[in-house]
Amino acid sequence: MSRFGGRVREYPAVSIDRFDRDNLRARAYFLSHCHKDHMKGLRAPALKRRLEGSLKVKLYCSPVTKELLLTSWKYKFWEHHVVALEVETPTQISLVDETSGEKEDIEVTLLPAGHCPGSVMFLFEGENGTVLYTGDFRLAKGEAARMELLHSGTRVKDIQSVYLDTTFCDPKFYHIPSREECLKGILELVRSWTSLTRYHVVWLNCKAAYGYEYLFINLSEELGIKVHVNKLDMFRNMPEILYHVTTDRRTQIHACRHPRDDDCFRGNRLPCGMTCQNGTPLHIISIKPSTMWFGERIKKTNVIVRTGESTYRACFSFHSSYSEIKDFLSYICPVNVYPNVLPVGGTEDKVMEILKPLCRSYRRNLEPRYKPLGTLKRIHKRDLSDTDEDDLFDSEFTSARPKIPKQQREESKPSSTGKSENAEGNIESTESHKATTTYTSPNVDFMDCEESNDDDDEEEEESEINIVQVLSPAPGATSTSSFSGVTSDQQETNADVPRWDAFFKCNKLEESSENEDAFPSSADAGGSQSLFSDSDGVSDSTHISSQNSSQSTHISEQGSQGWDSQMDTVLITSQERNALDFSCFGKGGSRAVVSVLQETGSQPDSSRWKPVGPTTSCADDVACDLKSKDCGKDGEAGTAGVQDVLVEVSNSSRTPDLELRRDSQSSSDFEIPLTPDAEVPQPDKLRCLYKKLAAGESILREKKVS
DNA sequence: GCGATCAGGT
DNA sequence: CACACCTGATCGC
Repeated sequence: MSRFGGRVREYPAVSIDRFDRDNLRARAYFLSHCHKDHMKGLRAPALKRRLEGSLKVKLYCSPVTKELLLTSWKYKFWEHHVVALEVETPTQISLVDETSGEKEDIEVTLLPAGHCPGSVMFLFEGENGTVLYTGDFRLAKGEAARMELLHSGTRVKDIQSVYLDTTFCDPKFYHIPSREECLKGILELVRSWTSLTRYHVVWLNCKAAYGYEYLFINLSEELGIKVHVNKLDMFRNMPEILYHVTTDRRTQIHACRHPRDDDCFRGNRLPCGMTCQNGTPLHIISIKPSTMWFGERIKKTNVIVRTGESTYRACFSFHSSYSEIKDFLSYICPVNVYPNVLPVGGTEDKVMEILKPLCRSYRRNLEPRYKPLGTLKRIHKRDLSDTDEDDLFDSEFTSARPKIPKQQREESKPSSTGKSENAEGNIESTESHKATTTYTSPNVDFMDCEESNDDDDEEEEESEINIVQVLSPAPGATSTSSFSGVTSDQQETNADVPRWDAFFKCNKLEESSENEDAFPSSADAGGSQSLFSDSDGVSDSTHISSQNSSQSTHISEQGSQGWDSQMDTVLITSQERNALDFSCFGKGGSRAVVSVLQETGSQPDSSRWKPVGPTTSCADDVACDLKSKDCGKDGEAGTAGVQDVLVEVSNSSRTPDLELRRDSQSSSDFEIPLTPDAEVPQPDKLRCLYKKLAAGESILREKKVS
């Protein structure tokens, strides 16, 4: 829950997402999205009174947020004071003090936040510097790099302060399966159930809040089944959503609610009262969207978990994971950061310990900069993906300000495909904690870096490892051999004194994870054979996993018979889907929605579930290069379309496999001069340093490194 | 009577 | 585990 007070120190004349107390005197108001915890005081009599006596006070928000807000009669009195600003359109606003006449100009830009329909971040630019207020957000890794308006020319804007959604800013939320993965898992579950007979229906047990719409849209589009909801008048001007929801109860997908809907469900009744159709009783399963997360060492992600004979939980998150937050912030690299939310059980200090190292104010203070490697030069040019790498290595590593990816510039970014990047975690492995634990044995011992902020990196490695291990029991385990080899290397790295080239693999993984865009997946991959081999191994392993999952997923009407054995079921697998869905959110504006629809419409296949491929996004990433392989193996290659390619590119960073491959490749591509006066760090320390270097971060002397 | 706050539940 | 929300009890104006 947001505990942001409403004001940013740079521009105290505006209030954002808080409308009580001191905020009553603001010269302008901003609402990032329509969730109650960001609307405190918005309908209070005090504010209402102020509006009545003012012609100038306005509330700025996205067009979709305006629509949602004004649909509620409780907020109708705002009607003539709400100004909808188009997303990604810088707008000048004059902040006038009505009593003194004092005036201050500020430019604000709304950026898609991916949290719920209409959700945006606010970028303020004015005399006191550039400030980014994120509101609540869920952005995949690399997403920030694709936001043109966060850049000036080819570089990230100089941002003074970021007011950040830190809901999951705790290492225990290290990884949350990507939107695409989650969507696919749910899609397949719903598909498998609803296809049994027309009397098999699904109840999506969604909380009363905006944010599930993209799920409804995708299910409806993929399955041709509209979703039953209690109300849809708020979407009356959003045809893209409106088309996929209905108030007609005779549908197989329900997201309707009732004060005691759990009781309804237990009585084999939908919240809307439906219990049978044409005299035939309905067969109902419930799917409860819930946030599922995975620690650094646990990459297995079953996005669907069966919790009972006819109840499931599906992974779903409105907020960015720990690794996504770090990726976002490290890309922005502001001078200061202020958390808007205290993670449960966390403290401000704890959060700041995590975030500060990603800010300039902190980096500058840490003087010692370790430059053991000198300039790295990449021989190969990668066009597709971001050029971050180039930037990182060509420039001094000390400069932590990556440029905007070429991709963005070059590609007209037709539609959101680019956005689909989904790049979120792909690596997941599924696992049940048990499984993970059980199999983790050999490799894992990353004590060294874990402590550091970078742990994420390792994590990725681990994830792969985990996958392998987990999978190994499965039939296809052998296929992973090549893969496992890679793993072992990495581990060795950990254990022994790291060598740059060996390490770099790791880095890449990590980096990729953190900056998806940073690495051009496809271009690289294409070049080296090593990549392919690895990828193959990966894809194999993935494939296996997918098969397993699909099997487990399979639903039978008499599921009761062995559902317990399937408790850890999951569907997931890799998929290439894209990020169509994402776009939905992404652009808070209605336009965005439209674009989404268009995309989907044009590329229906995208949503299809593909059992093959490396784990999700990873697979995608690889896909560019490996695409042929994956496709070939799966035989579903055909489904991979332009989108996939795009996705892959964007995601490239994620796939461990790719990365690994790349790494191997890349290592040969770099020249590594020695630095004379550098101190000789301990192996573990060195490893951390490498990571940072690879991630384009400046080298700091931190305690964590120890 | 209303709103704010807290507890509890989903 | 969380989230965002609802309900109900309590308190204060």
